[in-house]
Amino acid sequence: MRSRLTDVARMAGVDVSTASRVLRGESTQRIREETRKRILESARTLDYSPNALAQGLRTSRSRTLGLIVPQLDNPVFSSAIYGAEKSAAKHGYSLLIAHREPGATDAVYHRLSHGNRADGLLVASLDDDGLLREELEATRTPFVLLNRQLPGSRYCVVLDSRAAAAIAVDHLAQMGHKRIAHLAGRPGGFNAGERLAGYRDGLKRHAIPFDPQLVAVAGYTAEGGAAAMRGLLAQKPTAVLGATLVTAAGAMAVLHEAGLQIPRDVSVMGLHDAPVATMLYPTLTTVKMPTDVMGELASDLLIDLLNGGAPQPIAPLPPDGLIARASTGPAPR
Amino acid sequence: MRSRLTDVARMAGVDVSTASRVLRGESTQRIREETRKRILESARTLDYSPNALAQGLRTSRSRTLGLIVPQLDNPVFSSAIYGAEKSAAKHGYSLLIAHREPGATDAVYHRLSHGNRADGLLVASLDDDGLLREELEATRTPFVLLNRQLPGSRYCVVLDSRAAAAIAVDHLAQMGHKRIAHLAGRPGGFNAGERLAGYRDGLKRHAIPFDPQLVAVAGYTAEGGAAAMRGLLAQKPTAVLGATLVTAAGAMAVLHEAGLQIPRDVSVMGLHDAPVATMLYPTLTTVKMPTDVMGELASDLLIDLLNGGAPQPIAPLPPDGLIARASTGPAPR
DNA sequence: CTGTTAGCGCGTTCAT
DNA sequence: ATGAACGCGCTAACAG
Repeated sequence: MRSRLTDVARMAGVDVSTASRVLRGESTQRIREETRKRILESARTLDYSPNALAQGLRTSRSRTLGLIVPQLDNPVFSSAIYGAEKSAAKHGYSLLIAHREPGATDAVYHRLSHGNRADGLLVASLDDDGLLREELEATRTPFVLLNRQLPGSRYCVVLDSRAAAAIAVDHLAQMGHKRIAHLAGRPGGFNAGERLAGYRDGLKRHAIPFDPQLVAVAGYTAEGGAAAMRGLLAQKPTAVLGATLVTAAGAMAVLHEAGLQIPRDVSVMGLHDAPVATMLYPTLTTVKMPTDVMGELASDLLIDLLNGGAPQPIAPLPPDGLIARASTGPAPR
Repeated sequence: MRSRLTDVARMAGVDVSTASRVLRGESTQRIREETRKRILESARTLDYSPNALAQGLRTSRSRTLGLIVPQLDNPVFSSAIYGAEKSAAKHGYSLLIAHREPGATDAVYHRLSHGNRADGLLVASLDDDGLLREELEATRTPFVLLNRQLPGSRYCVVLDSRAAAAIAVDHLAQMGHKRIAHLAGRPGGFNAGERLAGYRDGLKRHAIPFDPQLVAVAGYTAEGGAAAMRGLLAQKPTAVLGATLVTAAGAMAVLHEAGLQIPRDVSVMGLHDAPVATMLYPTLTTVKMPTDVMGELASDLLIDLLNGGAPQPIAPLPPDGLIARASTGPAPR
């Protein structure tokens, strides 16, 4: 069977406590170099690795993080998972994953945090409901919010969507665009306000007056993007900024159908970069966001918190920058 | 703090062992209805939930599954994760996730299985290396392979890619296509052979001779799909079947650039369905595969295995069927 | 510098 | 039908 600490100790001719100290690299205690060598040696030949359950029971820390996401097929979250897993592995933590449907009322938090399965929680949510807050507080488990803020919660890691939208507008304005449309997210929802603000920042920077007629609510689906774009067509925009890649794609389909050429007649951009940007036709110019870093920093932050640290809150993560592809070009004259 | 079994027992005025029996619903032992009620009641008011670590240490089963994936930004795997998580939750298991880069040599399996973190492993891999096999055997932990077979491993859950490709060809042939090109995967790799076989099955069924000139290796990237398509253009296919959505998208871009209309001049299809299919222009006709079910069944199977069952191997999962969208139409005359 | 001792919270014999 | 006692594998306080 699996070798235990006892086996290592016996083989090295020492007590388990000594073996334990050596193997966990206790710094305060000094141990004779020779015995340390023997113990390490024994551990290696026995292919010993500590029983995480026993360790956890003893220390009441499972060295496991719980990550809760509302959807898996969203590049933002896959990327965040990637980053979180990287950070967790780096710190010797494991990552438990749980999926929670947007509207669900089931007690995922409870399942993970109660019973010492997870020491802390990384929570991504699309909902705005205060329910989230209540539930989380109720678990009495340290948590860090991913990709959204909640009033009163100190620890969250978000992207600077406002800056991203501004960068996009900047790019378009520099190419001479003046009539830049915006496919906005759900009003009052998920970063939508931030993006709209950034859009306006960008316009202002280039002294382009804000025209509410050029903004349409598109939500977060291709159909939503298409519908919004259809409504916008009459306004004759020369460029369109989608809040997400999905809505940008929906808009592109409508432009194609209307016989408009991208980017000759209309330029299109989307926020966030993902593999799908290279699958569209033409390939989509985007503003890349550090979604993986978001997951990584959130995990780093949570682990710091669990170790008793009092980390500084993390400022919104600035965009990685513009990824210029084929969907944007000079404004038509 | 968190309430323990002791607390529940004390509150109900019974011994911990009795409380334990009741709470775990032990069937063999009979317990007076009244005390059972009292215990359940106490547990509820104390918001008791068992310490998973202690339970695990005692029973040497963590009720946790480890899922290892080679990439997170692949819809096939996100979807499989979704299904696996669903199954795990259904059985009261947790799902540990780990990412293993295709070429990596680091001991992810070891990390998860040693130390009783995970009772069993769900392993998805893109590599063909026999290394995988060796490493897995070395862990001495039950495992189920996801989306690939390995000679000698009884338990794996795969999709019937061959049937999927045949369905696609069927659809195209029924619309009068005779010159159907195939963008193949890496030769000898990841289901590529199966898909090619299915492509040939479909052709044969419609008495269309197989023309090797109409098959090009595209790999699994948009660029690969584009390159393969460029090479195929001279063959004047009227339809193209991509092994994946990504390669299909790459091909579509080339067709657009060549001034060919989809589907008027050339129809395009891809295998696997995913949200991105609705983001392409025109929206892509696909053969939907039960990727989520694959994850779910794999997890069901593994849990059965862990419970001492000797489950039957699972046959390749048949496709969910054709999703007809805008990228396919009658063959040009 | 190292060994002894005492649990962490739970499930499981064995008694009664 | 219920309780007493033990130990899963490990860490940590206290001796020496």
